[in-house]
Parts: sequence; structure tokens; C-alpha cells
Amino acid sequence: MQTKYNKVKQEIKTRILDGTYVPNQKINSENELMKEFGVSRHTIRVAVGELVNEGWLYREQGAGTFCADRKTNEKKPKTNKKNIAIITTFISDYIFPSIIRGAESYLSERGYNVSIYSTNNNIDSEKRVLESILSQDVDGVIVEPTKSAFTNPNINYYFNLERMNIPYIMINAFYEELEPLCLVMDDEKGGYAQTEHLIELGHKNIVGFFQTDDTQGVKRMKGYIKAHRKHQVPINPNYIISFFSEEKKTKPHEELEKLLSASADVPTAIVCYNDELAVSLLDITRNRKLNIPKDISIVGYDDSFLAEATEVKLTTVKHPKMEMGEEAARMIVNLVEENHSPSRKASPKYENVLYEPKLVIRQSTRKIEDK
Amino acid sequence: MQTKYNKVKQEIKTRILDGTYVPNQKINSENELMKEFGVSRHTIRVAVGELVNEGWLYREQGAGTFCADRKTNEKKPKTNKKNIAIITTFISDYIFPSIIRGAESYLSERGYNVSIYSTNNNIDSEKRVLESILSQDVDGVIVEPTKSAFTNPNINYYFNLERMNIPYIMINAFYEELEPLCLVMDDEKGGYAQTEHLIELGHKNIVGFFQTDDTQGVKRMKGYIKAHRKHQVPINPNYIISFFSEEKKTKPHEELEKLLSASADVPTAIVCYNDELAVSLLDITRNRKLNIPKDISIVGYDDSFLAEATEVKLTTVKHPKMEMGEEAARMIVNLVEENHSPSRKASPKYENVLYEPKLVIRQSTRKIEDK
DNA sequence: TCCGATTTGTTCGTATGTATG
DNA sequence: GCATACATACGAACAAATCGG
Repeated sequence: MQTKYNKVKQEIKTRILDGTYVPNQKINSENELMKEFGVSRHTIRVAVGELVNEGWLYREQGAGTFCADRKTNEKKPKTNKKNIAIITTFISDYIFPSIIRGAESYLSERGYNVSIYSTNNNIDSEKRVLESILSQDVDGVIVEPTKSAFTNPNINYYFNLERMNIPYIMINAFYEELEPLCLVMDDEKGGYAQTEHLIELGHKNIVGFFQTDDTQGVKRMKGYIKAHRKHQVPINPNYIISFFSEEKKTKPHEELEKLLSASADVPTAIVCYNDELAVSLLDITRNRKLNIPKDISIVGYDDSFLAEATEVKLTTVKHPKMEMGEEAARMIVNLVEENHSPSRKASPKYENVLYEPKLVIRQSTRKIEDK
Repeated sequence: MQTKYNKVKQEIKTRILDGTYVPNQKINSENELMKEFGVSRHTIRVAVGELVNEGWLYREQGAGTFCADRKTNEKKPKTNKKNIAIITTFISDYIFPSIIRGAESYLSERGYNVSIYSTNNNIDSEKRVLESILSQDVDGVIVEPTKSAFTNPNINYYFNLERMNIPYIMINAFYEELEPLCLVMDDEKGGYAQTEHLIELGHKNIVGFFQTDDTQGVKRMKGYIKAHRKHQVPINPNYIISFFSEEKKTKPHEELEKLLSASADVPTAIVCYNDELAVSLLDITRNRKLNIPKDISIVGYDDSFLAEATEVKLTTVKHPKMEMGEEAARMIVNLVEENHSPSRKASPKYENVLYEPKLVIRQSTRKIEDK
């Protein structure tokens, strides 16, 4: 206890304990302490450094050294390793792995830990996942909302995240009620682009298949309708097929079969909710010996590797999978770090990111044959 | 991470984690480290100081600095939540998401936390990931080995896992040197099945494409050769094409183009390392107006959704993706819980799981046409 | 038991970089 | 743009503890 730095340390600690320095108050600068104790700056730094390590103080470059608030610090975990949770709907979907990949590479490079949870687009699972996250020490959450088109009964869990000061951002879709920070595509414009492309190629009988338990599908459908209105193409109500994720392997196929068997008004083009659906509908057209794009044009969505896997390279809408994952990671890291620096300055407003859909034209669409 | 002291710190930490410094061993003196890193003593002291603070090292004046023994230090019954880390090669591959999904659903139901890491089949990334895992409190690890066909320079990290009593199991492949618990397919038998099927259909000129930086590929190639021997079909050495993961998008395609352009001995069948490759090679046969399976038969591996995405439904080998993930999860949970229960009964020997490959015959293979 | 070499601990001085207000 | 405050880095000196001979 005879060393100079130890004396300085003791004195500063005393000031914290006797209330001279109250929580979050700026203490004397290193320069002032130097003069006050008549020691070198290095000595001050050693003393302050130990106090910082022990959790009594915190430093901010350019601003000063501050007295820590030890009350809230009580549950302090030992490692400073941060955890980010990613909540997905389907891990094995083709677009989510890419999103995760983008996020994981950014996060792990910065020493973050990535935990994943999947809800299977099921509300109960989402609840379980959110409870689990709330009871651990997660520092930030990236979430793709489950059944985003519906009112979410788990909304309180998200409010709880806010109350616990855990930042979260939503990707692909978001719950309207929450108005959260989010990164989404302009799905309406995407659906519009899909449809307009077909209309411009002369198609008038365009079936649209949309998964409407997620907002993505609802918005794409809106875009589909809008494109028809804009170009004054009448919409046949039978041509709008909506389905839920549970039905995605059956309903669209049955409906398409029906439409293709119809005696009149047979569709000449198909707008699909995504590439996965487009590719699986191709089986039906193949069975019927229909040539794509000669007999029927088809447009996918997401520009996944499925779009190029088949003999018919799909015209589709580009989804910024990896970029979205990385951008989400970047954003959550900023939020977490700003959150962790105890200076509560006016937080810079982060902005939602809206990705512009871009139509990728390949060989699955073509000008309609004149009769 | 750009600062000098941080580099020094990182390097020292690496030496602790990779076993260069074992617990209680004296590490290099400050003087030696100065020379070694070409930095001042101050810098060394800052780096070592932080590691001491984090519990990796301890110093003794006059004696030296020593590697701390962390496993005895493991007296933290803080959270009852357990963490499982899954290390993958490529998150966005088509089989890994399914494996993760299987594991995630089992683990999260049992209150486990799932963290994922991806190495991109790159040794340096694997090292980074393992260091990160060793620095946290992970309770169990499921790992798909990186570059499993080669001697792994990160092997010491796995020994360190053992020393720290963290169970790990390997899936899809394993490092021979470690003899770990593992869940793998019988890839040799799989390659054998692919090839034998073609031979039985009368094919004699069978090209094989194998990714040989992972054991899976090496073993499948073995099976390919074995099938030829068994049926006394001579092997044309030019017909065995091996490639590394970095080349997977180019080399096989170039080689196939060459073979198909040859004047004589044109192959009549193709054995592929996996469905992804098979599907992408289909582009080449399509461009050459070759009919599958009339002109060429092709066999994939994994029975992924790609196998059914194209116009040619692939004959392929079934990979128990989800089951493997779930089984791995079940196994690691057992190991972790047995580990944590204080009763140290003779641990029941867990057994490796060897999945039998099953050929799924679809439309991409057919009996060779007689001339 | 003491010595001297080694190793960590403390302290000072100085310089430059970078973030903040 | 500028002053202030902390961050990183180099060099030097002496103190205190350890250890082998």
C-alpha cells in the first residue's frame, strides 16, 4: 500500500465511496490528478486503470473518466463477450442461410457470439424463443418476424426487450404495431416489378401465388394488383391465389392444375411468391408438356441458386441476402455498442433500410405469342 | 485489433489456447517478448496486463509470468443455461441448414442455447473460431471438420477442449488423429453405390468428380474405385477428377468440357461429389444438347432439394441431414449432462454412428444404349 | 548465506494519435 | 478549427522478488 499509484487509487476510491464522486459524474482529468498528487501521468493511469478494471470507473476517450454506477452493474457477467441472437422462421430455407452467413461473418470477426433460433413460422415457438432470450444475457437481437401479416400475440415480449434495453431489429418484414428498426425489401415494388414485366410482354392472364401469412406476400400481392391497375389490365379474382406457409407444398399446385385444366381463360403467365415455389410449379408445366417461356412465362422472387438450377433459368427479383445479413449485423453492433457506453447522449437516429427490388431477367419470360 | 499490444496479446492468447503454453508453465519473459515482437517493454506489459486481468496469465515478481490453469477456475454455477456451439464449414450450403435445423429444434426444446460458427472450410477461420469457443463458456461442441482430408494444424485446440472437459463430436467427417466421437455416413459405401449402380446399368466410361479436401470426397472416390475393381471394369485415370472446395465452381466444369470434347472414349456416365455439382454440371450437358439420361447418366449425392428441382430428377444418395443433426444434438446433450452430474460413474461408452447410404433412383440414370 | 543474474514492479519523461465538445 | 482528454507507444531508471550457484 506504499506505492504511489496505490495511494492515488485509494484516494479516488474513497471519493467514490464517500460520495464526492457520484455515479456518472466526471472525475478530475488525468492532468489535474497529476498536479493534485504530484505524480506522473503514468502513475495516474495505473491507478485509474485498476479502478476501471475493478468496475469503479469508466473512461471515455475525448470526454473524460467517470464514476461508474455500481448498482446496475451488480449482475455483471465476467466475460465482455457479447451475444447476438438471430431469430429465423426457417433455418433451412434457401434465403436464410445466406442472411445468417452474412451476419455471422461480420459478427464473429468483431468478437460477437451468434446464437440462432428458429420459429418455424409458428407463434408458439416464437414465444418460447423470446422467453429464452429474455432470460439470458443477450445484447442484441436480429429477428425475422413470425407470421408477420397477422397481429402478433407475442408483442409484449418485444416491449420487454425495449424495457430491458436490448436493441432489436427486424428483417424481411416487421410488425406494424411495433414500428421497429428494420431492413426490408420494398416488396410491393417487387411484386409490381414482377407483374409489370409480364404485362409489358403482353400478358393479360397472369396468375399470382402469394404466401399471405407474412407481410412479404401481402405486399407482393399489393404490387401485383397495382401493376394491373396502372396498366389497366383487368384482374380475374380467380387468378390471385393466396396460401399459408403450412399449405405451401400443396395448395398452389392444386390451384395451378385447376387453372390449367380450365377450358377458357387459361393463364399465360405466373407470378410466384418465391423461387422455391416457381421451381416446384415447373414440375406441373413439365408434366403438361408446356414449354417455358413459349407457352407460359413465370417469374420467381429472391434470385436464389434455385433460379439457376433448372433447365429454365428463372426471371426473378434480386434479394440482397448476404448484404442484408451483414447490414443487419452492422446495425445491431452499433446499437449494442452505443448502448454499452454509459454516456447517454442523444442517440443518433438509425434509419430503416429499404432495399430496392431489381428484376433479373432470364429465360423464363417472353413476349406473348400473337394468335 | 490494430494496436501493437493487441497483436501481442492475441498471439500470447493463441499460444495458450493451442497448447504452446500449458497451465502453470512459465512463458517468455518480458525481455524476450520485447525482442520477439520488436516492441517496447511497455507494450508487452500492457498486453500481458490485460491477459492477467482476464485470467489467462498470472505474474510472480522475480519469477516470471505463467499460464493460468483455467479448468480448476471453473467454479461458476452462474447460469443454468447451457451453450452448445455448432461449427460448420458453409452455412449456406444446402445440407448444413438442415443439419442445424435438426440440432436446433432438439437443443432449444431442452433449454440449450445454440451458437453457430462458420469456417468457410478455411483452416485459419477454424482456428479463430476455436479460440473464440475456448475463451467462452461453451458446454459442448458439434463440429464439421474443416479440410478434414488433411492433417489439421489446429489439432491442439481440440486437445485443449478435452483438457477443459468440453465434449465435442464430429459430423460428416473427422480427423483421423483425434479418433473423436463422430456421426458420419459410410461415404466409401456411398461412392461405391453410386458407381456400382452405373456399372450395373452397363456403363464402362464413368467420370468421377470428387472434392478431396474433405474426407467425404476421398472416401467416395475410394468407393468409386472399389466398385470398378469389384466388377472388373478398368479405370481410366483421366476419369477421376479431384478438386478442392475453392475450385468447385470452375475445375469440374472445365474438365467435363474437355472430356466431352474428346474424340474417343467419351464418358457415358458421371458420378458427382454432391447434388450441387451435379446440378451445375447439367448446364454443360444442356448446352451440348446431350440428353440425360439417354446420352449420359449422372448420379448425385445428398438427396437434397436440388435433386428434385430440375427437369431431370437426380438419382442420388440419401443423406440423413435432419436426423444427423438431431442425433448429434442428442449425443452432445448426453455428454454434457453426464459431465455435469457430479456422480462420476463409469461413463457409458458412446458409440460412433455410421449412417448407411441409400441410393435413391430417379430419372437421371438409365441402362446404356447398345450400339 | 550471500551474490549476481534475471524477472517483474513502479515511476518518470516524451511523443503522437484520436475522439469529444 | 481548437483545446481538452484519453489511447498508444517508446525509452530509461531503479526497486523488489526469485533463483541457481
